[in-house]
Amino acid sequence: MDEGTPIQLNDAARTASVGVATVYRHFPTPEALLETVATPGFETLVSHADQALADGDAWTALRDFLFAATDAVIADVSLSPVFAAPVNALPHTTELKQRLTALFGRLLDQAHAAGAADPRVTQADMVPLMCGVVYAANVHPAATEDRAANARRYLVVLLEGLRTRA
Amino acid sequence: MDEGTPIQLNDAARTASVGVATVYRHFPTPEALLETVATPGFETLVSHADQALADGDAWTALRDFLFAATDAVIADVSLSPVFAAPVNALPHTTELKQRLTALFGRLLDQAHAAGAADPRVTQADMVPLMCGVVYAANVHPAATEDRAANARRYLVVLLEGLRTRA
Amino acid sequence: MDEGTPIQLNDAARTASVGVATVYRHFPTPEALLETVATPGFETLVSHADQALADGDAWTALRDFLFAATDAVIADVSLSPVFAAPVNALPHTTELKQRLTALFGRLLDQAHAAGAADPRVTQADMVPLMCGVVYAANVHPAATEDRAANARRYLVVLLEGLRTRA
Amino acid sequence: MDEGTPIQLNDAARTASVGVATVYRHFPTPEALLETVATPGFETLVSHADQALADGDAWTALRDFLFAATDAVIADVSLSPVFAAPVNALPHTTELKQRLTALFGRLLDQAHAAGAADPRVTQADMVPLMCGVVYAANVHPAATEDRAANARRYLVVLLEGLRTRA
DNA sequence: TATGAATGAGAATTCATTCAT
DNA sequence: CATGAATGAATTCTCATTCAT
Repeated sequence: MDEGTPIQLNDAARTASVGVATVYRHFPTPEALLETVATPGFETLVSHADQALADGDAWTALRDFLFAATDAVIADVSLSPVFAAPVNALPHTTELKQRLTALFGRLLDQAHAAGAADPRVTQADMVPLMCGVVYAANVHPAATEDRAANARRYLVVLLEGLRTRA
Repeated sequence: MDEGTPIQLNDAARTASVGVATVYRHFPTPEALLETVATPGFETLVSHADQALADGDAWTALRDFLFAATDAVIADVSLSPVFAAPVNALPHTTELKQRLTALFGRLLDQAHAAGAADPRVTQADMVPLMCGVVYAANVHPAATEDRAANARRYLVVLLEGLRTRA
Repeated sequence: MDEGTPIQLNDAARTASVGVATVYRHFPTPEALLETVATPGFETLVSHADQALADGDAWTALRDFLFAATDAVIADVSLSPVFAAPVNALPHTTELKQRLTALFGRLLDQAHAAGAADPRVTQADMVPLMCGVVYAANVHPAATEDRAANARRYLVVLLEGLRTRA
Repeated sequence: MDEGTPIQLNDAARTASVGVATVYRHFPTPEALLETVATPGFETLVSHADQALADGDAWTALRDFLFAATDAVIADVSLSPVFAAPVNALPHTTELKQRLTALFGRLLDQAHAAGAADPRVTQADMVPLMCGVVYAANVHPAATEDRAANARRYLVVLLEGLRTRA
């Protein structure tokens, strides 16, 4: 999966009203800039996942986190490229990504354990599925609110398919 | 939604072992090339949809077409950019896209009429959802077969969520 | 003096609704085309000069020919580049050019002999002066008629300066 | 009137032993480069015209300025294209051109008032006439000195025709 | 002989990166 | 440590000319 439009350090400099070379000093590569930009959003996601784990109901925890995460990825355009980046391409965010994947996995495992989630879906599927939902919501260009609303609708369908029924 | 890596007419010429200007004569713009490349795949999709409509069971028709379409989009990398292109950016494929969307809509309507598909999902959602499934399958780089297999697994989940249960 | 915009054989072909290669067959170089296009106008000029020599009054003959020649050069855009071309660049028109220059010279000599023209102006000056008048008339873009009218006004001034007064 | 050989920014860079993009930074268009190159010559012309206006004799002032201006245009090849450019094609030199035309006009008006210049020739004719003289001197390729000498000879004739005789 | 598609050299232009200030 | 002008490689695109039909 390619990373989409590579970040132009020159443009970043202009946008930030800062010299080009200043940007180069801080972020030797576009990837470094991307990781820096994406890190706060990532940390927020991780802390959301942490909190979700505290939820008493496994299914609710998984569902609510997915809603929150999807919203976040729609809102912060720097997150998608990081998720889509080849492993090890972004060393500084690798650990965050792994932590997030692990938390996602625990949320899913809980749901599995509770008999609430389809056991054919594994931990490794969660991030791709979330990215797919966000991508689907972006296919037709629209205002951010509309994209968020579509993402939620699509997520509702996905969760319906993910949930194990009695 | 951006169109992904823009096609380089120069590279296309080198790849095709043909003069640069030959490519420019035939495809004045990268879009023209993309459309030409994507058209056969599109036509195949349209004919698949046509055939699917003949299926006696509405849900089976929708499901089988989705499997076929997803496989095709995974296999033919020129299709995704066309689906993701802004309306009217690719004039020559606009009509094909509309036909496909319409056929998708009829398959969905049949399923709605048969009480088999969630009425909250509309015709306009089908292409995005299919693209989302393909995107999800591409998030982690993998061999084409693996990607196709993942896409099918994700599609199974999606269809589960889409289907109305008694 | 450069020859101005070089003739584009490709454009010539399109304009003539003829294949590119056909033009290349007939006119291997842009210069060959230019010469072919310019020849009829040149021949007309030469015959005008011939007729002018028959005029009884030396000054009238020179003057009237200059008016006719200036009009012709304004009207036929192919003539200026030929006049401005380096000697020997256009072999096929060289002889015509020389004949015209010689006739110009005889008209001037007659006027000199009649004491009507400034003896400091020589045969070699006539073509450049005529070209200068045409150029001056073309400096400010205008409709062909206006350019012709300006050329005549400028020529009147030039003739006034050229004429020897008693 | 076309602007003659268009300046090639690429060549300019090579000639100046400077990076291509450096030229593009400073002169986004060939016109910008032309204007920059031509401006000093233009300013010199304007100041010559200013000084000429101080001359006590109207005819002498006009004549001497024409000599100076013609010499300058022969010597500085960047001036002709600017004079020949369509109005507004070269925004940065438009004002200089207008100032020069106006000064030319005042010199001519003074000569008209003194009964020294043909009233049929107007302010708008001066620049074209000067350009025509320079063009005539350039028709036959020659060393710069010869071209300057020819231009002066032609200018003498023109001035003779322009001057009103008692 | 006429055709026009193919050619590829070269011109125009952009952009990530470096470096002198 | 910040700056932005300079760089030149890479890319896009044009055009005169050739060549297979």
